[in-house]
Amino acid sequence: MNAVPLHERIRTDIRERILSGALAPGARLPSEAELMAQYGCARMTVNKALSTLRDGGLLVRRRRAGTFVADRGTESMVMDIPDFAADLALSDRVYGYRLIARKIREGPDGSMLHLEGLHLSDGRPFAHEDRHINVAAVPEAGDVDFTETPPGTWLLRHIPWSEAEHRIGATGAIGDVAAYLGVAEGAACLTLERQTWRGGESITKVRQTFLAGTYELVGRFGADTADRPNA
Amino acid sequence: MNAVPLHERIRTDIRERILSGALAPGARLPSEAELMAQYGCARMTVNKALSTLRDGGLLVRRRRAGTFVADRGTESMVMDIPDFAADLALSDRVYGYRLIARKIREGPDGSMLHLEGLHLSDGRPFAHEDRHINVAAVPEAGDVDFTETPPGTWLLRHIPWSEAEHRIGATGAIGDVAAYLGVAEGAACLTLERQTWRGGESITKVRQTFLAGTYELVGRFGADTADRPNA
DNA sequence: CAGTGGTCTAGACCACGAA
DNA sequence: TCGTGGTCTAGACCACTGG
Repeated sequence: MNAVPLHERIRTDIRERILSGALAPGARLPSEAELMAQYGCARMTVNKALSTLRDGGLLVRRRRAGTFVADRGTESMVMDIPDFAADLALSDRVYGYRLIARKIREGPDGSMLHLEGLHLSDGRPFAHEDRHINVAAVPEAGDVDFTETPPGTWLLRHIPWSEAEHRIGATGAIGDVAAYLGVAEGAACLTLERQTWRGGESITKVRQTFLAGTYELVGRFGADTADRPNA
Repeated sequence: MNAVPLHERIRTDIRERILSGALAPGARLPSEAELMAQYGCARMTVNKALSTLRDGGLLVRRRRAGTFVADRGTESMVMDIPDFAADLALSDRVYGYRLIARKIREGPDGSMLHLEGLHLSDGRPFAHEDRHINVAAVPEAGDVDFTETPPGTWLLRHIPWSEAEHRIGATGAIGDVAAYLGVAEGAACLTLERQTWRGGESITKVRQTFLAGTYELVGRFGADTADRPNA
């Protein structure tokens, strides 16, 4: 009864010994040849288990030296990017979008479509968005009606990107943004800046300002994400 | 001259066709047998390339049906956890930590070590921290002098964990925290809550409150992290 | 030098699930 | 049913690098 593949069994064996502390950072693991003997399998099977753990960041492998438990100095986590419509639907609220301003602006990198809008939950604004879209990279954007379609959603569904960067911070609401969100100036807000590229060419850059308390970013790092068993 | 392994060449070939939009989400890829013929290699080599892309989330593979480009509906990013000392050192500032309060509190989950402290940059506080450590899970914590050693750093180096959860939000500074940080009540702050477990047992739970503008979380998702070529 | 991991092969059997 | 991916084998050669 081998419902679980052997390479996965080897992998979880070793991972558990690391996470439990039995194998401390820097400790050396048996070589592939030794593990072959231990588990009575071919080298490729052992290699798959160890390579997976290496890719997950738990192991470091060096030729001639061997396989070692990685230092866990800098940790990282996987964090989901907010998808407003889907997230609000989960809590029985209605998502909406309202365009505030739309203009074309000529910049050093060519013409940029500038969109300013509000994200609404049950009709009440909870986030302000300031977005620039590179018209040269996304010519179709000029034809889309963004008055009620959130540009983020449209871009996500239509425009592939190869790189993205996110910055998360906090700020006090300022001027127009405070007014649009219906709060006093200086009210605490969460900011999310997101920029995407495709092949070195910038596609879009957006700054979203959330009313404090209306949105939270959650990230998990667990035994199930340390490596990737399956989708 | 095969400096780049064949399986990696296949992988980047396909990845680029996806990220450039040539292969749209839902599109079907050739079967492994067909790719074997195309690249003139063994099946394991093709399989490694495709499996890697599947684990990276770019592909979905189903028996009998074939291999398809995954929908990119919900995006995710990899984000580093702040390591204050290292980060400040990069910008030529001096990191410091100051303990405010330390007490043992008996709770429903056993006794918890409660630590309250400030993180300092060049002697000025920029973050407040409120931490609980499960004494049952980390008995050594009782013997550590946390007056100048930040407990997060100590825990990270000494206590392995298997799961972690992070929540990022914004809030206005309240009462004591505002006073400690030297700002007015209601001043915008970034909050980071982090909880770690080992085998279902909670190890530590911390809430950090950053002065707005003093800290930013940055996450990247790029061609280099979409799959994992190497460490 | 020699042990280690990195890669690759040419097969094989099986589980799954769409046709 | 039968094409597909998932897994595994028992070899092989090579690149690297520590002892």
